[in-house]
Amino acid sequence: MRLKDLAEHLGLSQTTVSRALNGYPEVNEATRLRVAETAARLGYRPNASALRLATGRSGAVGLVLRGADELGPHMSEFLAGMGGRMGTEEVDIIVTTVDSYAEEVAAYRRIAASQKVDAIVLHSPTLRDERAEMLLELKIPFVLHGRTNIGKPVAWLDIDNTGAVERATSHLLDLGHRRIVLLNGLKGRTFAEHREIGYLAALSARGVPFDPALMGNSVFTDEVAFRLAQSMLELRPRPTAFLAGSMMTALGVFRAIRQAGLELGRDVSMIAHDDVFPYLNADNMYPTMSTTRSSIRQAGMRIGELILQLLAGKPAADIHELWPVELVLRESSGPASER
Amino acid sequence: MRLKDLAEHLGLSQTTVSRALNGYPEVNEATRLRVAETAARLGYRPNASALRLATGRSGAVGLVLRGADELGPHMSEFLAGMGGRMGTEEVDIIVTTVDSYAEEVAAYRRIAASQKVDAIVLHSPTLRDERAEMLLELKIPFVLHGRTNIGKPVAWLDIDNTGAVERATSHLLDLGHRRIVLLNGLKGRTFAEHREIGYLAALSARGVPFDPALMGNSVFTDEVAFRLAQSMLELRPRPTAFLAGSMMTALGVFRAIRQAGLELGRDVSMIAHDDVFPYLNADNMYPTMSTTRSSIRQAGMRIGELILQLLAGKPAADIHELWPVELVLRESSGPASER
DNA sequence: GTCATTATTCAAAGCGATTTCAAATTTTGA
DNA sequence: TCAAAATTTGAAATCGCTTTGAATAATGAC
Repeated sequence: MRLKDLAEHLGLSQTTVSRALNGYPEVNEATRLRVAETAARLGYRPNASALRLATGRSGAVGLVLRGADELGPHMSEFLAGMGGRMGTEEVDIIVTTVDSYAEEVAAYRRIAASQKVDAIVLHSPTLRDERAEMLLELKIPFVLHGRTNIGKPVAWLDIDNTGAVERATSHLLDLGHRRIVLLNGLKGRTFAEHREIGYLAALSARGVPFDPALMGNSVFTDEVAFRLAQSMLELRPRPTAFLAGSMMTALGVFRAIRQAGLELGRDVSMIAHDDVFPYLNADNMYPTMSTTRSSIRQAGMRIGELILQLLAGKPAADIHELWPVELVLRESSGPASER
Repeated sequence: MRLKDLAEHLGLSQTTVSRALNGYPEVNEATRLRVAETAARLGYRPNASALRLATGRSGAVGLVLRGADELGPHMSEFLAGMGGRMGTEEVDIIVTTVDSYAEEVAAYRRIAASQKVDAIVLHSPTLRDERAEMLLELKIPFVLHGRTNIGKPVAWLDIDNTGAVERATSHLLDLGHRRIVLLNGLKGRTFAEHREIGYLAALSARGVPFDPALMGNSVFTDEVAFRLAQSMLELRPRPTAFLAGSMMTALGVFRAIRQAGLELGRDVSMIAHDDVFPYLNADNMYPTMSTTRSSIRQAGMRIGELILQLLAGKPAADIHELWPVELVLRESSGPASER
């Protein structure tokens, strides 16, 4: 069922039918109704490729993910949020997975040259993200999930990682903890650097010296977290509190604490960052987990919205959102045990 | 940079350039080289929309997900696998999220009518899946991840859920367990029904009566699993073993066991189904978790392959794969404690 | 040297929509 | 009543590619 067929069926020209369906003013209201009704009845939908070619807009946004570390639970939550927003606007999401940084760069070039998408969502930036520079150069609109310092106007949405960790650290210091472990993300990633800044700021505000042995940089898996926590718990004096970078990390730390014969919330405290996974609830842990909380699904939804605004012409320089992060205290964080 | 520009630049016709780039035989080897070199140097890539319109193939496969329950960690693993395979063939994946079954059906119709994709991957089927019927009717090629009984030839890949659960159950029975809980997926989903069949078969083979109180049907979240396990542990006589439908489920059960003051692997046994998440490793749990294991990422990769075969013309009726599931015994499963 | 093949190249016709520009019809206003 | 304006419709160009059918150049057989 092509536009041509529909037009013939109606005894009208393609022009008129196209206009009627796209809400142009210069078409008789009666014809418009007739066209709309017939189109709906026959289930007509414009061919996506033809429409894209004619309009020059592809009606899609791109998401390039490094399969190894980026396509985890965080991403599926993000995707769920973003998809929810884009779906209602009939914009679809094209997911490309790559295995390396080189492949990722190549993927962006390919996407740009073939004009597959109208915009891109860029993830997990580093402090000076070359991919962002490249996308600017390629003149392909994008929204950054996170931040980067490339000195050019970039649309972004980020959460206040510095503030979150600073608050969490201060809280633990208030409770008497002095040896606080920070299980952070990979070095170089903006969010990890920001968290580190918050951590150091809180420590120095109380005059507590920074001990590099108490900081770990790794991906957020329970396994790595387990190993790191395990070795850190062997340090003397032993750390009394953990800041876990994600809920997966928290699971690993939890296991290490238990294996060391300690009790979470009494012998050792923990505050974890919670991206709000529906299948892993801080409130339902045992003991319940104190968290710095920020829904990554909501961030995805909002970024979908920002993408639409960007495509509607809003300047990237005007698209900046820094979301505060809640500190939710539950049972896993308590006063430092004296000993 | 359009084909036309490239052609002018080379002093050739679009025809020749197009043919040279697409490997048609009727073009001089010297010109082909010259064209290829220039195209690469100028970074030419055909416009995706134009190419699609001209060829009639969209070069994309669709994935429609109900955001609520389908876009979890399973899906991101699956996506990682599938993306890996599709990426090398320059086929991209279009992800659409929907909130309800009605929306999902509408999404398929829309996708079909607008010819957005060449094929679809269908997920989480029910025993008689209407979506599959619809896709057949719409004549849009698809591969089913799972199985359904609609009596028509459908391409599918599934794991042997029945066999896996039957083996796991039998093993627990061998260890002396008689009250074995099955935490299964939602009623109606094929995989859940298959698992139930395996469970019942194993029980009846040993003459152990089936107790409906020992079966739960729910989504695989740690929270729901926790509640179910908690209430089941209050039954008297108490169940001595759990079959957990996923690793998330296992985490919930684990928590309930601990909260009840019991010890996993001694007082209570558990075998969980492991989809092999890189961030949640059965070997690194404490105690290590006995599992029925099948990598969902590998399934995704293979389904990508099958999609390509389907698009290459292989009949759907010839595309059926049933993957065996390994039973990996670790510390969480042991003899039933007498009492 | 001629003629039939074979190897290369190109002009032009799609693909299915949107959109420009013009034409036909209806309404309006003096 | 009739010209001018407003409304409504349509033919054809366009988007950037592939592909058909024809034209030209090179080769080989006689």
